[in-house]
Amino acid sequence: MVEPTALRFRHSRSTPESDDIAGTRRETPELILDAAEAIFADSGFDGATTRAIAQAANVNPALIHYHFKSKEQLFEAVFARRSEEINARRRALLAAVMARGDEVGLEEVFVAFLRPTVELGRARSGQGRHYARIVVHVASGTDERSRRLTSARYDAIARDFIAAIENRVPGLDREAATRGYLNAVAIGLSLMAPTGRARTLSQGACSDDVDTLVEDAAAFIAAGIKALARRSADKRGQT
Amino acid sequence: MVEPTALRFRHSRSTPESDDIAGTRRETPELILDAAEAIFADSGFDGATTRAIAQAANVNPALIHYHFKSKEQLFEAVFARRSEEINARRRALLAAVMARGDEVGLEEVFVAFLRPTVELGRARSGQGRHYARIVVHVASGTDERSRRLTSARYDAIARDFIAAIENRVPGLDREAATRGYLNAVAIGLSLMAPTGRARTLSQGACSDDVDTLVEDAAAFIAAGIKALARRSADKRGQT
DNA sequence: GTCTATAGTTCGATAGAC
DNA sequence: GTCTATCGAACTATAGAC
Repeated sequence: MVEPTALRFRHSRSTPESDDIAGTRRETPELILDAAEAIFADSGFDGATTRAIAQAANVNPALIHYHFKSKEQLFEAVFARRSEEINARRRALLAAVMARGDEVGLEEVFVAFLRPTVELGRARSGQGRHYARIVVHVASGTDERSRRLTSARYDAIARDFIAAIENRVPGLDREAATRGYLNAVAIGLSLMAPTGRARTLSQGACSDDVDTLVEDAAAFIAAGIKALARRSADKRGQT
Repeated sequence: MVEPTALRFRHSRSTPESDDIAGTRRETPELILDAAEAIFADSGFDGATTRAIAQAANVNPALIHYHFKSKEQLFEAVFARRSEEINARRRALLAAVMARGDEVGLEEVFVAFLRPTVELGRARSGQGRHYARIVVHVASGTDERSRRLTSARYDAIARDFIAAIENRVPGLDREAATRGYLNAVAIGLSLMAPTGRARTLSQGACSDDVDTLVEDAAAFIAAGIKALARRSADKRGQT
Protein backbone atom coordinates (compact mmCIF):
# COMPACT_ATOMS: atom_id res chain seq x y z
CA MET A 1 0.00 0.00 0.00
CA VAL A 2 1.75 3.11 -1.23
CA GLU A 3 0.21 6.50 -0.61
CA PRO A 4 -1.78 7.44 -3.71
CA THR A 5 -0.11 9.52 -6.42
CA ALA A 6 3.01 9.97 -4.35
CA LEU A 7 5.37 12.42 -6.02
CA ARG A 8 8.70 11.01 -5.04
CA PHE A 9 10.94 11.64 -7.99
CA ARG A 10 12.96 14.59 -9.04
CA HIS A 11 10.91 15.83 -11.96
CA SER A 12 7.65 15.72 -10.14
CA ARG A 13 6.24 19.14 -9.75
CA SER A 14 6.91 20.99 -6.52
CA THR A 15 9.46 18.58 -5.10
CA PRO A 16 12.48 20.26 -3.53
CA GLU A 17 15.25 20.33 -6.11
CA SER A 18 17.98 18.78 -4.02
CA ASP A 19 19.74 17.70 -7.20
CA ASP A 20 20.43 21.25 -8.21
CA ILE A 21 24.03 22.15 -7.80
CA ALA A 22 24.71 25.85 -8.05
CA GLY A 23 21.51 26.30 -9.95
CA THR A 24 22.32 23.72 -12.61
CA ARG A 25 19.91 20.83 -12.69
CA ARG A 26 21.84 17.71 -13.60
CA GLU A 27 20.51 15.31 -16.19
CA THR A 28 19.02 11.96 -15.29
CA PRO A 29 21.72 9.78 -16.93
CA GLU A 30 24.36 11.62 -14.94
CA LEU A 31 22.39 11.23 -11.71
CA ILE A 32 22.11 7.51 -12.39
CA LEU A 33 25.82 7.18 -13.20
CA ASP A 34 26.80 8.91 -9.98
CA ALA A 35 24.50 6.80 -7.84
CA ALA A 36 25.57 3.63 -9.62
CA GLU A 37 29.21 4.45 -9.03
CA ALA A 38 28.63 4.67 -5.29
CA ILE A 39 26.43 1.57 -5.05
CA PHE A 40 28.65 -0.60 -7.27
CA ALA A 41 31.64 0.48 -5.19
CA ASP A 42 29.92 -0.53 -1.97
CA SER A 43 28.37 -3.78 -3.14
CA GLY A 44 30.10 -4.98 -6.29
CA PHE A 45 28.28 -5.79 -9.49
CA ASP A 46 26.27 -8.72 -8.21
CA GLY A 47 25.65 -7.25 -4.78
CA ALA A 48 24.28 -4.02 -6.19
CA THR A 49 20.68 -3.77 -7.32
CA THR A 50 19.17 -1.49 -9.88
CA ARG A 51 16.49 -0.64 -7.34
CA ALA A 52 19.05 0.60 -4.82
CA ILE A 53 20.75 2.63 -7.53
CA ALA A 54 17.48 4.19 -8.61
CA GLN A 55 16.64 5.06 -5.03
CA ALA A 56 20.06 6.63 -4.42
CA ALA A 57 19.68 8.63 -7.64
CA ASN A 58 16.19 9.71 -6.61
CA VAL A 59 14.97 8.43 -9.93
CA ASN A 60 12.34 5.99 -11.11
CA PRO A 61 13.70 2.40 -11.42
CA ALA A 62 12.47 2.05 -14.98
CA LEU A 63 14.64 4.97 -16.10
CA ILE A 64 17.77 2.92 -15.61
CA HIS A 65 16.71 0.57 -18.36
CA TYR A 66 15.46 3.40 -20.51
CA HIS A 67 18.81 5.19 -20.42
CA PHE A 68 21.25 2.28 -20.15
CA LYS A 69 19.39 -0.77 -21.47
CA SER A 70 20.68 -3.12 -18.75
CA LYS A 71 22.52 -3.33 -15.45
CA GLU A 72 25.49 -4.69 -17.35
CA GLN A 73 25.71 -1.71 -19.69
CA LEU A 74 25.22 0.68 -16.81
CA PHE A 75 28.22 -0.84 -15.09
CA GLU A 76 30.31 -0.50 -18.23
CA ALA A 77 29.30 3.14 -18.59
CA VAL A 78 30.30 3.82 -14.98
CA PHE A 79 33.64 2.14 -15.51
CA ALA A 80 34.40 3.82 -18.80
CA ARG A 81 33.62 7.36 -17.68
CA ARG A 82 36.19 7.50 -14.90
CA SER A 83 38.92 5.37 -16.45
CA GLU A 84 39.09 7.68 -19.45
CA GLU A 85 39.42 10.62 -17.09
CA ILE A 86 42.24 8.95 -15.16
CA ASN A 87 44.15 7.87 -18.22
CA ALA A 88 43.92 11.31 -19.79
CA ARG A 89 45.56 12.74 -16.67
CA ARG A 90 48.19 10.01 -16.69
CA ARG A 91 49.02 10.64 -20.32
CA ALA A 92 49.43 14.36 -19.73
CA LEU A 93 51.69 13.83 -16.71
CA LEU A 94 53.75 11.21 -18.55
CA ALA A 95 54.22 13.47 -21.56
CA ALA A 96 55.47 16.23 -19.25
CA VAL A 97 57.93 13.86 -17.62
CA MET A 98 59.25 12.48 -20.89
CA ALA A 99 59.58 15.97 -22.39
CA ARG A 100 62.04 16.86 -19.68
CA GLY A 101 64.42 14.25 -21.04
CA ASP A 102 67.16 12.55 -19.10
CA GLU A 103 67.16 15.00 -16.24
CA VAL A 104 64.31 13.14 -14.54
CA GLY A 105 64.54 9.58 -13.36
CA LEU A 106 62.42 6.48 -13.39
CA GLU A 107 60.65 7.54 -10.20
CA GLU A 108 58.93 10.41 -11.98
CA VAL A 109 57.37 8.00 -14.46
CA PHE A 110 55.61 6.23 -11.60
CA VAL A 111 54.57 9.45 -9.95
CA ALA A 112 52.79 10.22 -13.22
CA PHE A 113 51.23 6.79 -13.17
CA LEU A 114 50.14 6.75 -9.53
CA ARG A 115 49.16 10.27 -8.68
CA PRO A 116 45.87 10.47 -10.63
CA THR A 117 44.54 7.26 -9.11
CA VAL A 118 45.72 7.82 -5.57
CA GLU A 119 44.34 11.34 -5.54
CA LEU A 120 41.04 10.04 -6.77
CA GLY A 121 40.86 7.18 -4.29
CA ARG A 122 41.96 9.18 -1.29
CA ALA A 123 39.78 12.21 -1.92
CA ARG A 124 37.83 13.32 1.12
CA SER A 125 34.76 13.82 -0.99
CA GLY A 126 33.60 13.73 -4.57
CA GLN A 127 32.34 11.04 -6.88
CA GLY A 128 35.71 9.75 -8.04
CA ARG A 129 36.51 8.32 -4.67
CA HIS A 130 33.94 5.57 -5.27
CA TYR A 131 35.47 4.53 -8.57
CA ALA A 132 38.67 3.50 -6.80
CA ARG A 133 36.96 0.54 -5.19
CA ILE A 134 35.35 -0.44 -8.48
CA VAL A 135 38.59 -0.52 -10.40
CA VAL A 136 40.28 -2.55 -7.68
CA HIS A 137 37.55 -5.12 -8.11
CA VAL A 138 37.68 -5.15 -11.89
CA ALA A 139 41.45 -5.12 -12.26
CA SER A 140 41.91 -8.13 -10.00
CA GLY A 141 38.92 -10.09 -11.28
CA THR A 142 39.29 -13.13 -13.49
CA ASP A 143 35.73 -13.24 -14.81
CA GLU A 144 34.98 -12.42 -18.40
CA ARG A 145 33.59 -8.96 -17.74
CA SER A 146 36.56 -7.88 -15.64
CA ARG A 147 39.06 -9.05 -18.22
CA ARG A 148 37.21 -7.38 -21.04
CA LEU A 149 36.83 -4.04 -19.27
CA THR A 150 40.41 -4.00 -18.04
CA SER A 151 41.76 -4.77 -21.46
CA ALA A 152 39.50 -2.26 -23.22
CA ARG A 153 40.34 0.63 -20.89
CA TYR A 154 43.88 -0.05 -19.71
CA ASP A 155 45.84 -1.89 -22.40
CA ALA A 156 46.76 1.27 -24.29
CA ILE A 157 47.97 3.18 -21.23
CA ALA A 158 49.87 0.09 -20.11
CA ARG A 159 51.81 -0.03 -23.35
CA ASP A 160 52.64 3.67 -23.05
CA PHE A 161 54.06 3.23 -19.57
CA ILE A 162 55.94 0.03 -20.40
CA ALA A 163 57.56 1.93 -23.27
CA ALA A 164 58.44 4.77 -20.90
CA ILE A 165 60.02 2.34 -18.45
CA GLU A 166 62.12 0.82 -21.22
CA ASN A 167 63.13 4.30 -22.28
CA ARG A 168 64.36 5.17 -18.78
CA VAL A 169 66.17 1.89 -18.14
CA PRO A 170 68.22 1.17 -21.24
CA GLY A 171 68.68 -2.50 -21.97
CA LEU A 172 65.75 -3.60 -19.81
CA ASP A 173 64.09 -6.60 -21.38
CA ARG A 174 60.39 -6.77 -22.14
CA GLU A 175 59.64 -9.27 -19.38
CA ALA A 176 61.20 -7.14 -16.65
CA ALA A 177 59.48 -4.01 -17.91
CA THR A 178 56.11 -5.76 -17.98
CA ARG A 179 56.54 -7.27 -14.54
CA GLY A 180 57.66 -3.94 -13.19
CA TYR A 181 54.63 -2.26 -14.65
CA LEU A 182 52.28 -4.90 -13.26
CA ASN A 183 53.89 -4.53 -9.83
CA ALA A 184 53.25 -0.80 -10.10
CA VAL A 185 49.61 -1.52 -10.92
CA ALA A 186 49.34 -3.86 -7.94
CA ILE A 187 50.80 -1.31 -5.55
CA GLY A 188 48.70 1.46 -7.05
CA LEU A 189 45.53 -0.54 -6.57
CA SER A 190 46.41 -1.29 -2.96
CA LEU A 191 46.79 2.43 -2.34
CA MET A 192 43.46 3.31 -3.91
CA ALA A 193 41.06 1.35 -1.76
CA PRO A 194 41.00 2.37 1.87
CA THR A 195 41.00 -1.04 3.55
CA GLY A 196 42.35 0.53 6.74
CA ARG A 197 45.09 -2.07 6.86
CA ALA A 198 48.05 0.31 7.00
CA ARG A 199 46.57 1.96 10.03
CA THR A 200 45.78 -1.32 11.77
CA LEU A 201 49.17 -2.89 11.21
CA SER A 202 51.32 0.14 11.93
CA GLN A 203 49.21 1.29 14.87
CA GLY A 204 48.75 4.66 13.28
CA ALA A 205 52.36 5.18 12.21
CA CYS A 206 51.47 5.26 8.51
CA SER A 207 50.96 8.55 6.76
CA ASP A 208 47.82 9.19 4.75
CA ASP A 209 49.30 12.12 2.88
CA VAL A 210 48.87 11.66 -0.86
CA ASP A 211 52.26 13.12 -1.75
CA THR A 212 54.05 10.85 0.68
CA LEU A 213 52.14 7.80 -0.50
CA VAL A 214 52.83 8.50 -4.15
CA GLU A 215 56.47 9.41 -3.81
CA ASP A 216 57.31 6.53 -1.50
CA ALA A 217 55.54 4.08 -3.78
CA ALA A 218 57.27 5.51 -6.85
CA ALA A 219 60.67 5.18 -5.20
CA PHE A 220 59.84 1.64 -4.14
CA ILE A 221 58.83 0.61 -7.65
CA ALA A 222 61.77 2.31 -9.36
CA ALA A 223 64.21 0.54 -7.06
CA GLY A 224 62.44 -2.75 -7.64
CA ILE A 225 62.71 -2.42 -11.40
CA LYS A 226 66.39 -1.59 -11.21
CA ALA A 227 66.82 -4.78 -9.18
CA LEU A 228 65.06 -6.73 -11.93
CA ALA A 229 67.37 -5.12 -14.47
CA ARG A 230 70.43 -6.25 -12.51
CA ARG A 231 69.03 -9.77 -12.24
CA SER A 232 68.46 -10.18 -15.95
CA ALA A 233 71.84 -8.66 -16.72
CA ASP A 234 73.42 -11.22 -14.37
CA LYS A 235 71.46 -13.99 -16.05
CA ARG A 236 72.69 -12.91 -19.46
CA GLY A 237 76.24 -12.68 -18.16
CA GLN A 238 76.17 -16.26 -16.93
CA THR A 239 75.31 -17.78 -20.29
CA MET B 1 8.67 -31.91 -14.12
CA VAL B 2 11.29 -34.03 -12.41
CA GLU B 3 11.52 -37.71 -13.12
CA PRO B 4 9.91 -39.60 -10.21
CA THR B 5 12.10 -40.75 -7.32
CA ALA B 6 15.24 -39.70 -9.14
CA LEU B 7 18.32 -40.78 -7.23
CA ARG B 8 20.62 -37.92 -7.93
CA PHE B 9 22.67 -37.54 -4.79
CA ARG B 10 25.71 -39.29 -3.57
CA HIS B 11 24.27 -41.31 -0.72
CA SER B 12 21.44 -42.69 -2.70
CA ARG B 13 21.73 -46.42 -3.06
CA SER B 14 23.37 -47.80 -6.20
CA THR B 15 24.64 -44.47 -7.53
CA PRO B 16 28.17 -44.59 -8.91
CA GLU B 17 30.52 -43.35 -6.21
CA SER B 18 32.30 -40.72 -8.21
CA ASP B 19 33.19 -38.96 -4.99
CA ASP B 20 35.35 -41.84 -3.87
CA ILE B 21 39.01 -40.99 -4.09
CA ALA B 22 41.32 -43.96 -3.72
CA GLY B 23 38.55 -45.85 -1.95
CA THR B 24 37.97 -43.14 0.66
CA ARG B 25 34.50 -41.67 0.56
CA ARG B 26 34.77 -38.03 1.48
CA GLU B 27 32.38 -36.47 3.95
CA THR B 28 29.60 -34.13 2.91
CA PRO B 29 30.92 -30.98 4.64
CA GLU B 30 34.19 -31.40 2.80
CA LEU B 31 32.44 -31.92 -0.53
CA ILE B 32 30.46 -28.74 0.08
CA LEU B 33 33.57 -26.78 1.05
CA ASP B 34 35.38 -27.84 -2.11
CA ALA B 35 32.48 -26.99 -4.37
CA ALA B 36 31.90 -23.69 -2.60
CA GLU B 37 35.56 -22.79 -3.01
CA ALA B 38 35.31 -23.21 -6.77
CA ILE B 39 31.98 -21.43 -7.14
CA PHE B 40 32.85 -18.51 -4.85
CA ALA B 41 36.12 -18.12 -6.78
CA ASP B 42 34.29 -17.96 -10.09
CA SER B 43 31.38 -15.78 -9.04
CA GLY B 44 32.24 -13.97 -5.82
CA PHE B 45 30.07 -14.09 -2.72
CA ASP B 46 27.03 -12.37 -4.16
CA GLY B 47 27.32 -13.94 -7.59
CA ALA B 48 27.47 -17.45 -6.19
CA THR B 49 24.28 -19.28 -5.25
CA THR B 50 23.88 -22.03 -2.71
CA ARG B 51 22.00 -23.99 -5.35
CA ALA B 52 24.95 -23.92 -7.73
CA ILE B 53 27.26 -24.97 -4.93
CA ALA B 54 25.02 -27.86 -3.97
CA GLN B 55 24.84 -29.01 -7.55
CA ALA B 56 28.62 -28.84 -7.98
CA ALA B 57 29.04 -30.81 -4.76
CA ASN B 58 26.48 -33.35 -5.93
CA VAL B 59 24.65 -32.80 -2.69
CA ASN B 60 21.13 -31.81 -1.69
CA PRO B 61 20.70 -28.02 -1.39
CA ALA B 62 19.26 -28.30 2.10
CA LEU B 63 22.46 -29.89 3.38
CA ILE B 64 24.34 -26.64 2.99
CA HIS B 65 22.19 -25.04 5.62
CA TYR B 66 22.25 -28.14 7.79
CA HIS B 67 26.06 -28.20 7.90
CA PHE B 68 26.92 -24.51 7.67
CA LYS B 69 23.80 -22.66 8.84
CA SER B 70 24.03 -19.95 6.15
CA LYS B 71 25.74 -18.91 2.95
CA GLU B 72 27.68 -16.38 5.00
CA GLN B 73 29.09 -18.96 7.39
CA LEU B 74 29.89 -21.29 4.50
CA PHE B 75 31.98 -18.56 2.92
CA GLU B 76 33.83 -17.96 6.17
CA ALA B 77 34.56 -21.66 6.52
CA VAL B 78 35.94 -21.80 2.99
CA PHE B 79 38.14 -18.80 3.66
CA ALA B 80 39.40 -20.00 7.03
CA ARG B 81 40.36 -23.50 5.89
CA ARG B 82 42.83 -22.44 3.24
CA SER B 83 44.23 -19.34 4.91
CA GLU B 84 45.27 -21.35 7.93
CA GLU B 85 47.03 -23.80 5.62
CA ILE B 86 48.88 -21.02 3.82
CA ASN B 87 49.94 -19.24 6.95
CA ALA B 88 51.21 -22.43 8.56
CA ARG B 89 53.47 -22.93 5.54
CA ARG B 90 54.58 -19.31 5.66
CA ARG B 91 55.43 -19.53 9.33
CA ALA B 92 57.50 -22.68 8.81
CA LEU B 93 59.43 -21.15 5.91
CA LEU B 94 59.99 -17.91 7.81
CA ALA B 95 61.28 -19.77 10.86
CA ALA B 96 63.76 -21.64 8.64
CA VAL B 97 64.96 -18.39 7.11
CA MET B 98 65.35 -16.60 10.42
CA ALA B 99 67.13 -19.59 11.98
CA ARG B 100 69.89 -19.23 9.40
CA GLY B 101 70.75 -15.86 10.86
CA ASP B 102 72.50 -13.06 9.03
CA GLU B 103 73.76 -15.24 6.20
CA VAL B 104 70.47 -14.84 4.34
CA GLY B 105 69.14 -11.54 3.13
CA LEU B 106 65.85 -9.73 3.02
CA GLU B 107 64.91 -11.44 -0.23
CA GLU B 108 64.57 -14.79 1.49
CA VAL B 109 61.97 -13.37 3.86
CA PHE B 110 59.75 -12.55 0.91
CA VAL B 111 60.36 -15.87 -0.76
CA ALA B 112 58.95 -17.41 2.44
CA PHE B 113 56.02 -15.03 2.25
CA LEU B 114 55.21 -15.44 -1.42
CA ARG B 115 55.97 -19.03 -2.30
CA PRO B 116 53.03 -20.69 -0.49
CA THR B 117 50.46 -18.42 -2.11
CA VAL B 118 51.95 -18.34 -5.59
CA GLU B 119 52.31 -22.11 -5.65
CA LEU B 120 48.70 -22.44 -4.59
CA GLY B 121 47.39 -19.95 -7.12
CA ARG B 122 49.43 -21.22 -10.03
CA ALA B 123 48.83 -24.92 -9.48
CA ARG B 124 47.75 -26.75 -12.61
CA SER B 125 45.11 -28.60 -10.64
CA GLY B 126 43.88 -29.04 -7.10
CA GLN B 127 41.43 -27.24 -4.89
CA GLY B 128 43.80 -24.59 -3.59
CA ARG B 129 44.02 -22.92 -6.95
CA HIS B 130 40.46 -21.63 -6.50
CA TYR B 131 41.19 -20.05 -3.15
CA ALA B 132 43.66 -17.68 -4.76
CA ARG B 133 40.90 -15.78 -6.51
CA ILE B 134 38.84 -15.65 -3.32
CA VAL B 135 41.61 -14.15 -1.23
CA VAL B 136 42.36 -11.55 -3.89
CA HIS B 137 38.75 -10.47 -3.64
CA VAL B 138 38.64 -10.43 0.14
CA ALA B 139 42.00 -8.78 0.72
CA SER B 140 41.16 -5.86 -1.55
CA GLY B 141 37.55 -5.46 -0.45
CA THR B 142 36.39 -2.62 1.74
CA ASP B 143 33.09 -4.14 2.87
CA GLU B 144 32.62 -5.25 6.43
CA ARG B 145 32.98 -8.96 5.74
CA SER B 146 36.21 -8.55 3.80
CA ARG B 147 37.78 -6.41 6.48
CA ARG B 148 36.75 -8.76 9.23
CA LEU B 149 38.01 -11.91 7.49
CA THR B 150 41.28 -10.32 6.44
CA SER B 151 41.96 -9.06 9.92
CA ALA B 152 41.00 -12.34 11.58
CA ARG B 153 43.17 -14.52 9.35
CA TYR B 154 46.07 -12.30 8.33
CA ASP B 155 46.85 -9.81 11.09
CA ALA B 156 48.99 -12.25 13.06
CA ILE B 157 51.10 -13.36 10.11
CA ALA B 158 51.45 -9.74 9.03
CA ARG B 159 52.97 -8.81 12.37
CA ASP B 160 55.39 -11.73 12.15
CA PHE B 161 56.64 -10.66 8.75
CA ILE B 162 56.83 -6.98 9.63
CA ALA B 163 58.99 -7.97 12.59
CA ALA B 164 61.18 -10.09 10.31
CA ILE B 165 61.60 -7.17 7.90
CA GLU B 166 62.65 -4.90 10.74
CA ASN B 167 65.08 -7.58 11.91
CA ARG B 168 66.74 -7.75 8.48
CA VAL B 169 66.90 -4.00 7.88
CA PRO B 170 68.27 -2.46 11.08
CA GLY B 171 66.98 1.00 11.77
CA LEU B 172 63.98 0.69 9.48
CA ASP B 173 61.07 2.60 10.92
CA ARG B 174 57.66 1.12 11.51
CA GLU B 175 56.00 3.02 8.68
CA ALA B 176 58.47 1.85 6.05
CA ALA B 177 58.30 -1.74 7.28
CA THR B 178 54.50 -1.68 7.16
CA ARG B 179 54.38 -0.09 3.71
CA GLY B 180 56.94 -2.56 2.48
CA TYR B 181 54.91 -5.44 3.80
CA LEU B 182 51.70 -4.11 2.26
CA ASN B 183 53.46 -3.69 -1.07
CA ALA B 184 54.56 -7.32 -0.78
CA VAL B 185 50.95 -8.30 -0.16
CA ALA B 186 49.80 -6.32 -3.18
CA ILE B 187 52.37 -7.90 -5.46
CA GLY B 188 51.66 -11.34 -4.05
CA LEU B 189 47.96 -10.96 -4.71
CA SER B 190 48.59 -9.85 -8.27
CA LEU B 191 50.65 -13.01 -8.83
CA MET B 192 48.00 -15.32 -7.41
CA ALA B 193 45.08 -14.63 -9.71
CA PRO B 194 45.67 -15.52 -13.34
CA THR B 195 44.20 -12.45 -15.04
CA GLY B 196 46.25 -13.20 -18.16
CA ARG B 197 47.54 -9.66 -18.15
CA ALA B 198 51.26 -10.44 -18.13
CA ARG B 199 50.85 -12.55 -21.21
CA THR B 200 48.75 -9.96 -23.02
CA LEU B 201 51.04 -7.03 -22.31
CA SER B 202 54.35 -8.75 -22.90
CA GLN B 203 53.11 -10.69 -25.94
CA GLY B 204 54.16 -13.95 -24.33
CA ALA B 205 57.55 -12.79 -23.06
CA CYS B 206 56.61 -13.31 -19.40
CA SER B 207 57.56 -16.49 -17.64
CA ASP B 208 54.95 -18.50 -15.78
CA ASP B 209 57.50 -20.48 -13.81
CA VAL B 210 56.73 -20.30 -10.08
CA ASP B 211 60.37 -20.09 -8.99
CA THR B 212 61.05 -17.24 -11.38
CA LEU B 213 57.91 -15.38 -10.35
CA VAL B 214 58.67 -15.74 -6.64
CA GLU B 215 62.34 -14.91 -6.81
CA ASP B 216 61.91 -11.93 -9.11
CA ALA B 217 59.11 -10.57 -6.95
CA ALA B 218 61.14 -11.10 -3.77
CA ALA B 219 64.12 -9.27 -5.27
CA PHE B 220 61.83 -6.45 -6.41
CA ILE B 221 60.30 -6.04 -2.95
CA ALA B 222 63.59 -6.25 -1.08
CA ALA B 223 65.11 -3.56 -3.30
CA GLY B 224 62.00 -1.41 -2.84
CA ILE B 225 62.22 -1.63 0.94
CA LYS B 226 65.88 -0.72 0.92
CA ALA B 227 64.92 2.36 -1.11
CA LEU B 228 62.34 3.27 1.53
CA ALA B 229 65.01 2.84 4.21
CA ARG B 230 67.32 5.24 2.38
CA ARG B 231 64.50 7.75 2.01
CA SER B 232 63.62 7.83 5.68
CA ALA B 233 67.31 7.98 6.62
CA ASP B 234 67.69 11.00 4.33
CA LYS B 235 64.63 12.59 5.86
CA ARG B 236 66.03 12.13 9.35
CA GLY B 237 69.37 13.51 8.22
CA GLN B 238 67.77 16.70 6.95
CA THR B 239 66.19 17.66 10.27
C1' DG C 1 11.21 11.12 -20.78
C1' DT C 2 8.79 9.67 -16.91
C1' DC C 3 5.84 6.72 -14.33
C1' DT C 4 2.84 2.53 -12.64
C1' DA C 5 2.28 -2.03 -12.48
C1' DT C 6 3.75 -6.41 -13.01
C1' DA C 7 5.64 -10.37 -15.47
C1' DG C 8 8.81 -14.02 -14.87
C1' DT C 9 12.77 -15.66 -12.40
C1' DT C 10 15.60 -16.88 -8.92
C1' DC C 11 17.19 -16.51 -4.44
C1' DG C 12 18.26 -18.10 0.77
C1' DA C 13 16.23 -20.55 4.05
C1' DT C 14 13.21 -23.96 6.51
C1' DA C 15 9.54 -27.40 7.92
C1' DG C 16 8.83 -31.95 8.29
C1' DA C 17 8.99 -36.86 6.40
C1' DC C 18 12.28 -40.57 6.35
C1' DG D 1 22.10 -37.02 8.16
C1' DT D 2 19.42 -36.78 3.98
C1' DC D 3 15.61 -35.43 1.10
C1' DT D 4 11.15 -33.15 -0.82
C1' DA D 5 8.50 -29.37 -1.11
C1' DT D 6 7.81 -24.84 -0.61
C1' DC D 7 7.61 -20.12 1.48
C1' DG D 8 8.41 -15.35 1.15
C1' DA D 9 11.25 -12.10 -0.53
C1' DA D 10 14.03 -10.16 -3.74
C1' DC D 11 15.65 -9.52 -8.36
C1' DT D 12 15.99 -7.65 -13.65
C1' DA D 13 13.39 -6.22 -17.08
C1' DT D 14 9.37 -4.61 -19.79
C1' DA D 15 4.67 -3.21 -21.38
C1' DG D 16 1.92 0.54 -21.80
C1' DA D 17 -0.34 4.89 -19.90
C1' DC D 18 0.85 9.66 -19.63
